[in-house]
Amino acid sequence: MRDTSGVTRESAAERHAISADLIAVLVAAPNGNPVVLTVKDGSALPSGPFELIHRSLQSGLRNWVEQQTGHPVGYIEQLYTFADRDRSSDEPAGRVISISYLGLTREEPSHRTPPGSWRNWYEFFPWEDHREGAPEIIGDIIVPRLRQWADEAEQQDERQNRLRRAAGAFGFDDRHWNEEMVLQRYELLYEAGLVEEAVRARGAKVAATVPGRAMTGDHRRILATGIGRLRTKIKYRPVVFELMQPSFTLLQLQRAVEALAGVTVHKQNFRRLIEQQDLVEETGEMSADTGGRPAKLFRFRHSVLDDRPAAGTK
Amino acid sequence: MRDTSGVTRESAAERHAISADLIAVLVAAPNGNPVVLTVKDGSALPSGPFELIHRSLQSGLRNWVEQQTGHPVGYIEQLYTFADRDRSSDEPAGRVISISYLGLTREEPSHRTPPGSWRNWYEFFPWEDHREGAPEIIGDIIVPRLRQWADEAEQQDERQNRLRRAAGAFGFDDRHWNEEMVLQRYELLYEAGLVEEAVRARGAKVAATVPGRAMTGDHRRILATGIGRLRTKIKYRPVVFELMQPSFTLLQLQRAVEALAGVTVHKQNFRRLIEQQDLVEETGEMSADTGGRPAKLFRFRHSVLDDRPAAGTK
DNA sequence: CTTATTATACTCAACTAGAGCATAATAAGG
DNA sequence: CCTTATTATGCTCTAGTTGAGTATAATAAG
Repeated sequence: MRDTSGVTRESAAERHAISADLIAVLVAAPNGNPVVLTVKDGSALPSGPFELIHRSLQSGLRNWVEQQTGHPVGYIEQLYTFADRDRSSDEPAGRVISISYLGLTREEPSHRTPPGSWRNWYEFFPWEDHREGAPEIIGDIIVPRLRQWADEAEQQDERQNRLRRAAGAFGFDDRHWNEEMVLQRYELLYEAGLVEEAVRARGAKVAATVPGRAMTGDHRRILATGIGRLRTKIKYRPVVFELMQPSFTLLQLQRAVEALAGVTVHKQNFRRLIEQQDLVEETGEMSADTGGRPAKLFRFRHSVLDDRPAAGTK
Repeated sequence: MRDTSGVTRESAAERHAISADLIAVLVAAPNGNPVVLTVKDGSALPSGPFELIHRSLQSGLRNWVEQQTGHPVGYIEQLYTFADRDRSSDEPAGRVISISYLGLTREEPSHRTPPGSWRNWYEFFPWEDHREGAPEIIGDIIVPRLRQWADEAEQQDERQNRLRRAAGAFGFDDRHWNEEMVLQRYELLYEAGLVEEAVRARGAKVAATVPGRAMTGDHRRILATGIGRLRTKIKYRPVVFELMQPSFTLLQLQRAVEALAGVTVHKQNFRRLIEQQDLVEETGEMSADTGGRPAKLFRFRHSVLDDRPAAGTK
């Protein structure tokens, strides 16, 4: 605390041996497909240096994302800032501060984003998609390996502790699956040495990793943070609409929510919730291509935002 | 996005014209008094440069807070990172990135913190304390001035919009008071030119400001962010316990929650909630100095943290 | 005209949250 | 001792919310 202590400031040179990077988790959900913008053949999140020209961090991010994708970003939210020493091994002299953001965009790909840039995010987290029940890799691969990892602990306490954490995160041993714990699950796997990033960082231990595409540095951790945040947010803020076309059927809306949350919801209750909260209004048109009875088309009631405490889509 | 675009990196010199500051909102609640650690006679939050020695941002913060206060910080959470150009007018050449944290500590002041360092946070936000009903300044001063501000808008739309936002934030015109909207309220007052910081930044407009102590730069905004975050958090995570002594009565616990939230809660329901969630266990001892019937003493059940999804004190 | 598929309306039971009533246990003042 | 004030603690009632199911409507495909 420079204000209370007698600690002197470091020299300007030392103080300035710092740079900042902006990292984006940019999400879209065309036809209920949860996708994230990637670079380098899906192995990294888009990132760029924070430049002096930018008015603020957020406007800097917004600028270059829109420049790159050609689409407006509706909703932007800061995720996390870190500067861990072991994360930025590429710049031993100075220090990189990484500031990550979550952004939601309505449109998918334009000609400006090379094909393959948008990836279904469950490629990176195959254990997170429970829309058709718990994925088999959880029971077949993840749980056994986590049990093994728990057994490897020296202390009895620690064994139980590991097991409890694993069961809580992955919902086994009569615990429930909580779709919001994306980050905790990833970190648990990391700690257990079951993801490639952990093997990479700790060298040695070429333990058999669990399925799921790895990313550069800790980009996959950042992605996990973004997905987790989004899954929490949709329950109390109407952010899904940032991902929807101007008009949509209630089922399309539901599919988008399910894509993000990775779980299915009770159709009738979903509709009840959306309607009783006045989140949408009918456009008057109908959609014929439902494959069954035609559905009413709705639009988001933008005015709810300045209305009541505003709910989400729990 | 340096990875997708052809944009070249700036020179190292330019890239490094950046420094980082850590700012702390450090909270305690001795006998149900919500206090925050300040410096410079209550006009600023403690802050310090991020140094290259620090292992990470969080450990850097933890280090110097514990060094300064002499007390361990239980819970630390990142608040927000910003680098707005107009906020750091003191360093026109480079750019300061400010990373703010919320920290909770159990003990109050030690010999290491000068007296007067800990301030009741309602000195800064007198309109936020509704424990004895809505403060008079809201009806007497704030609402009338906000109405006036709304009237000053050129467009009819904008007038209504301002009024709606003000009513939603401050809970008038049959809207309910929502204690979590601390930041929104501060920002509304700022926008309306009713806090000293706004007058300072925009020069001119020596409009009569509203009561409440101002702070340096946007420290008061950061404090508002911290209080708001804490008020949200206590509802779903048992963080209050970080502020309590090892053993406490349920009323003491309730008073702490009320101090933070700025509203009172129904005593019986509060107890029901705490107990049915197994957040606490009896120590077996009783407290005699309650002024009435003696109360059982409780301690926090630390194990709940790895128990169930873990609830808070809503 | 039957089957599959989706849309939409309604019901019911379990649980949660807000509010109040009642009683217990102490201290202080007569 | 007895009354009053104060806090602790147990219990009930009601309204609202949530999860899950039933029933019916409207379309396309065969």
